[in-house]
Amino acid sequence: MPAKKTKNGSLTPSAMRRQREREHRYQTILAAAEKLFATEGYHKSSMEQIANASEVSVGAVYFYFKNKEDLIIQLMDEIGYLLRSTLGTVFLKHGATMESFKMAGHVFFEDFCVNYPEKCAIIFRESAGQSQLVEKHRKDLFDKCTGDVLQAITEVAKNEGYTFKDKYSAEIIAVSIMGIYERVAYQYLFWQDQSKNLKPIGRDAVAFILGGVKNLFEEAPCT
Amino acid sequence: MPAKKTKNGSLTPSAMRRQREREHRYQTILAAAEKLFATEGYHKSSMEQIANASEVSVGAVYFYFKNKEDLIIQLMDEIGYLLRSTLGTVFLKHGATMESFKMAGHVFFEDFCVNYPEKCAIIFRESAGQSQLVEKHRKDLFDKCTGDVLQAITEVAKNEGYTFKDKYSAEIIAVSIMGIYERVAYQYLFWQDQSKNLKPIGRDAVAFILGGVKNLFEEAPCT
Amino acid sequence: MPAKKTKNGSLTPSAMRRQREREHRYQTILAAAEKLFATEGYHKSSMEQIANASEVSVGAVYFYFKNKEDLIIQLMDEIGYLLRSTLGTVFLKHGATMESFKMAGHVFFEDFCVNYPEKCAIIFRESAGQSQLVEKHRKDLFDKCTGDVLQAITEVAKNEGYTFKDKYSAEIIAVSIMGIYERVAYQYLFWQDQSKNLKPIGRDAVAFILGGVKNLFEEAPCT
Amino acid sequence: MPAKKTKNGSLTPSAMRRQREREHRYQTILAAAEKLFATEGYHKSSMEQIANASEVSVGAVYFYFKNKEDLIIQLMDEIGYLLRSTLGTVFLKHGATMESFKMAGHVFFEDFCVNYPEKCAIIFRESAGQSQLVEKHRKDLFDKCTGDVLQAITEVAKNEGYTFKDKYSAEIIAVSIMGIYERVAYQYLFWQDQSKNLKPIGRDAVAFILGGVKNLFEEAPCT
DNA sequence: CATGAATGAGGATTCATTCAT
DNA sequence: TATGAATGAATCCTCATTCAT
Repeated sequence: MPAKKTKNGSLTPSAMRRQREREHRYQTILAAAEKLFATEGYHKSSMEQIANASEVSVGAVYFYFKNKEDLIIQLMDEIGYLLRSTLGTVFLKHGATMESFKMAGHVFFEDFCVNYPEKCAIIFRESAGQSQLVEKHRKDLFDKCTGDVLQAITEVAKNEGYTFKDKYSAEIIAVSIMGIYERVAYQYLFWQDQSKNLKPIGRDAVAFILGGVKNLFEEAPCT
Repeated sequence: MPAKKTKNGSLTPSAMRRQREREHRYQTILAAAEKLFATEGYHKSSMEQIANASEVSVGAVYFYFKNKEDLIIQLMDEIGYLLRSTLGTVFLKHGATMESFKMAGHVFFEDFCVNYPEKCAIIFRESAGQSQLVEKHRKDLFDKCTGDVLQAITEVAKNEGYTFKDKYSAEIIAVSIMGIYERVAYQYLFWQDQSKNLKPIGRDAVAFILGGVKNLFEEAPCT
Repeated sequence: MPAKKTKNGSLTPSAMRRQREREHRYQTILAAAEKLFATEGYHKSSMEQIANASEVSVGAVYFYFKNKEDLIIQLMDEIGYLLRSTLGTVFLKHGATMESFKMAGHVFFEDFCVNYPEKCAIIFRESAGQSQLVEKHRKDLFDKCTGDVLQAITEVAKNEGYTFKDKYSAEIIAVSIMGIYERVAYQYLFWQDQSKNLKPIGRDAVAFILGGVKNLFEEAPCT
Repeated sequence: MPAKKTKNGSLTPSAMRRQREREHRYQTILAAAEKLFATEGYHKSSMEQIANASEVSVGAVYFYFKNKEDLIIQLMDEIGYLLRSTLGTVFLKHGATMESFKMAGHVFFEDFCVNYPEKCAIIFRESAGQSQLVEKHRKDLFDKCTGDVLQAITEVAKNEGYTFKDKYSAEIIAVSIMGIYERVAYQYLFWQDQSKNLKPIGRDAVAFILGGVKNLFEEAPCT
């Protein structure tokens, strides 16, 4: 959809407005879908409900998104991006240190989970067990996050002079951390509502993680 | 279903055979459903497919199970039972020690995951994000497992003279362990097929767990 | 099913007992069906429910009745017979007089409706709009009742020296009376529960009927 | 369903056309359902048959009607409205007199029954003994008709200086008239096909009614 | 005769997707 | 671009009926 342009290549003012409106609608629909998927469930939410909730027609939803699957995929991609930026920022600020791992954990539990429980529901619950394509994007999301952690932990190890127990260790650390993030969020966000106590809970989870990490370094004192 | 009985109260031979056949059919259907759900996905598997795979009529499936939901719930309950027995046996043999935690991890990764990848798919993937009732049973399953770990770790702490960092610690340990189990299984069973390498992978995961656990004990040397 | 007989042609004692039991079961099932049809509705009542309510197996129901349709047909036939005997008895006692018409009305509203509301539900509600065969039996039932009334009114006319307005009159009287019976019962038995007040209600209905009848006699004083 | 409007608040021409088409489809489906229900029976008519008969898809039927039950309910409501207008018009023209009662009867038997035998089948046969909701609408329909008659007879009584035998009389008159209407229609429309002779039949039925009514007036000469 | 498990056709309903306007 | 009516395949579930034991 090439936007109309003026002779010198810049966009017409009205084209710009339309561009903006378009982007706005896209986000509105996505937000409505996120809320519905998280509260009602992916399968229980019909395209019509999503359209109604976004205050557009069913056709409009199909204009912006290829199909229902595309909706959840876009959602996952955006959430994945947000999650990675959020955590990445921590490392940008504090460098590749064990301290950053602590901070990242706190940010995840105390900020991300608390502010975006619905986004957590999408990536940890609603996107599971759907079509192959969705599962592929889910894998991508987790792989990227795992990759980030992997990269960070590798750097930390290098910086702080550690080596890993074996070739799997770094990856297992990354996967385990993701597992803890996921299940603690699931447990205390969806099953109990302990969003109030996520601070001490997160603190303990982080402590668990740090212990686990250290134990996979070669010279780890605990065995 | 009161089975016909002989005068002395025992079952008629023919009644016993029917009882057996009945149980057999029940299990056959359940097995077919497990396989289909795990490979095709819960929603993609129709009741007709399940009936065909079990070589019975649709009506027969409904004779043994209230509805499709009931099928996955029974499946979850049986799998939950199997998982808990499997892990429980370890503790029965080795007592409430840190060693048992190691063993349990190995049994889970090297035995349970390898022998029952489809059961893992049911509890970790297909049962997520379904109806409220299914979610309730899923919570029950995880709660029970978490409870088992919680009880074990509490005992270990008592036996070995540890105290926990704070009131959440023991529960966080349990939840984190479940998270690691789940995600490591998911990663290396469904996303990569590393069932061959589950031994070293499991070993590292267990090491991570042990480090995490120790770190939530009061006098933990790692902080 | 010819029952076993002794040499002299009479029934074996055990054959007699079985005969009795058979009849008893038949009636038990019929009674259960009547109750279920009347309270739950013909379509909502499954053969299994009927079997359970009669405390026999589904197969047994099919032994005594050809199919579900047969159940309601037998029911209608029995109810039809009971209704006609009940009303016929009145005419046997009091002869073919206008007085008998009064009495019959009172018996219908005050006795039949009150004692057998479920039988009324079968013939006036549940049997309507079913299969052609059921409808045929329904027509038979009403035709017979109408025929009884027709015969009675014809006799009354002869006895009391009346002639009818035209060739339809006698039949219209009969049909109208059935219509009043039916709708008054329906209204005050199923829609309101005025079984307590069926006496004054029936009295008025009977008065209406008497007025109607007289008005279709040639020399009727009212026009 | 808010239709698009022009600035001055009136409907866009194309919106009006769509509105018309919509209404047309609705009526087409309803008409097809009426015919099918009346000829094949409510239960024997599947939604697919109704869709085919209306030359729309199954989905379209569900777009216009909530479910099958809704179809018969809408039908009953429309028929009820038609019946009441038809009879009401008589009273508007001729006032609350006994003459109007005569006329109404003739209109019902000679016009309504003859022109709309299928509508009669719906309200007198197919709607009986269905779900509770349908029964509720059926009661409503009859209650309204009874109410109309009740109101009319009360006015007639007042106008012509009659009083009723007792407190039930007026209502019993109304109910009885409905009963006669119903059963005479049922008998001569569905069971015999005497639509040709409905004139003399109706005449006698009306005579019966008039006699009945008079007999429930206090000073009625017949007792 | 009685049982009750098994059958499977039948039917209501849903909903993602399309497309004429 | 936006609309929303229309499509129809897909699927769950029911239940009258049968029949081997």
